[in-house]
Amino acid sequence: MNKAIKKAPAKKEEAETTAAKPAKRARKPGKFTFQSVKGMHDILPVDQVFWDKIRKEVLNISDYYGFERIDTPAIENAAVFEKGVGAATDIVEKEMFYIKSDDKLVLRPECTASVVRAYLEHGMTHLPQPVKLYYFGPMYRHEQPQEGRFREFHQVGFEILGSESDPIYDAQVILACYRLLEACKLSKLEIHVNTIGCRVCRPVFRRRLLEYYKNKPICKDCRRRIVTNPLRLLDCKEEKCEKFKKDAPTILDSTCNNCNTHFKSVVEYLDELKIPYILDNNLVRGLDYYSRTTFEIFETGSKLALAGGGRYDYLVEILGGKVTPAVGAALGVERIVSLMQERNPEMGRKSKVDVFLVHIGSLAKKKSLVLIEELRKGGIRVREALGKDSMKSQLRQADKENVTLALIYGQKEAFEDTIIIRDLANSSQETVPLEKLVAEVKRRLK
RNA sequence: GAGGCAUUGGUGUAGUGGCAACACAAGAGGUUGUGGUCCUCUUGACAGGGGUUCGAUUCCCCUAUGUCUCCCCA
Repeated sequence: MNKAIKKAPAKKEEAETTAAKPAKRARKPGKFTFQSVKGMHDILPVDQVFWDKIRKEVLNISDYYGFERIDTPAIENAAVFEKGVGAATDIVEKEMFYIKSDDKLVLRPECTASVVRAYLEHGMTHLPQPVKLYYFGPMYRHEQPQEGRFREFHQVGFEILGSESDPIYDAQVILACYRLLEACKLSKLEIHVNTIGCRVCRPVFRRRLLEYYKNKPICKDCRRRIVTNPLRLLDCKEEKCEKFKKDAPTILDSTCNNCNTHFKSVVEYLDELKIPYILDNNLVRGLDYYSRTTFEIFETGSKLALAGGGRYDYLVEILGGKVTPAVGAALGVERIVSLMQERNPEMGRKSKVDVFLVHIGSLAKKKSLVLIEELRKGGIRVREALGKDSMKSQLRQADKENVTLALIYGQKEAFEDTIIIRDLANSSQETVPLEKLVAEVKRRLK
């Protein structure tokens, strides 16, 4: 990701008045420049190479594992998330962009709830199950922007809905994320996995956790969490809370047999796939809809998760459907792009272009657009600087664009229906008839 | 939502209570229709507003944005 371009903020400014003080210094008129709104970024041409790469790999992976694309609107009813993600979560409590309208609408803060909404709305429950979907699009969270964390950001997500709560799908979702990151040439990946139990055993664990922490001198945030979301106690990074974690009851001691078996299977599938993972009993995720498996993928040493997800067996029901197990995950595109740029900057180089058309004189210029069409039909990638009439600046640009051949088309050539092909690497050139141009260029490019 | 630090051309950096410098990038040239290296020239900035001051890019305050810590997440 490039650094955000700094510009003067758009400020209203009074019209220059000469009355108050005589200007001792010549002042420039006020600037009315805009900048992108806080936490939102332009994706510039120089970054697009990396985005294209990710999109390409997403297409590959999803095709390979049988995920079909779904796009849902960026705007949803607030209730989709209030109910789906959970009213007590940070996302819903303080991070949603509400839209000014008669209805209670928000910019989506995540996409799983939207996908489930669409799954129910379009009767996908009647399709052969499971339904495997993926999405790629912008999400919006009103939080404090920082590196790797924006108010508008993009997620790729994989969702598998409507099968039995079969652990093999948990493994497949993890696998898809892992392979996608690998395909983006990121190595040193760490998969953290955990289970947070189901409706039956999670309350048991919560009680034991409460019991354990009841008289401990924990930080004030944890005092609050103990009421709102006790599982998050395990997430706390405060020193005074850290030391209690060691002896805290672990979820694995509390999980019911079904959940144990489920988790064990997930892990076995991962073993079978030979993808490395780390059991992380403290991995609890902030969204209410998760059950059983949770996971996050990091680059080793980084605190920012590249991907995160888990099973959400109750979400379909919460949003008004029948109990329908499901599992899914999302990847943060900006975070991936940022790492790709760091690790493989050479990926950002422009691909070499075949030819550059240099025109001289008005006749040649006039015929240039048609000539470019011919080249395009011949499958030859061509660059030009039609607006520049000086030959020198055209050739200079050809050099900067890193092209292989320059085609020099002047007054004489335009009359004779010929053109000069110049090899920019060794400065040799020859004149060929126009009708042989495409064939000759192709021959030389081989 | 709380706190710390930062902000100088397109980019990366100097610098100063009194003409803001350098490199790269960009543009135009270096005489006939030939690029790279080289040379010349040009464009272009003190984030915005207010205060102190004879004078503020520099000191102070506010705002905006970035960044870090917390919170949380992708």
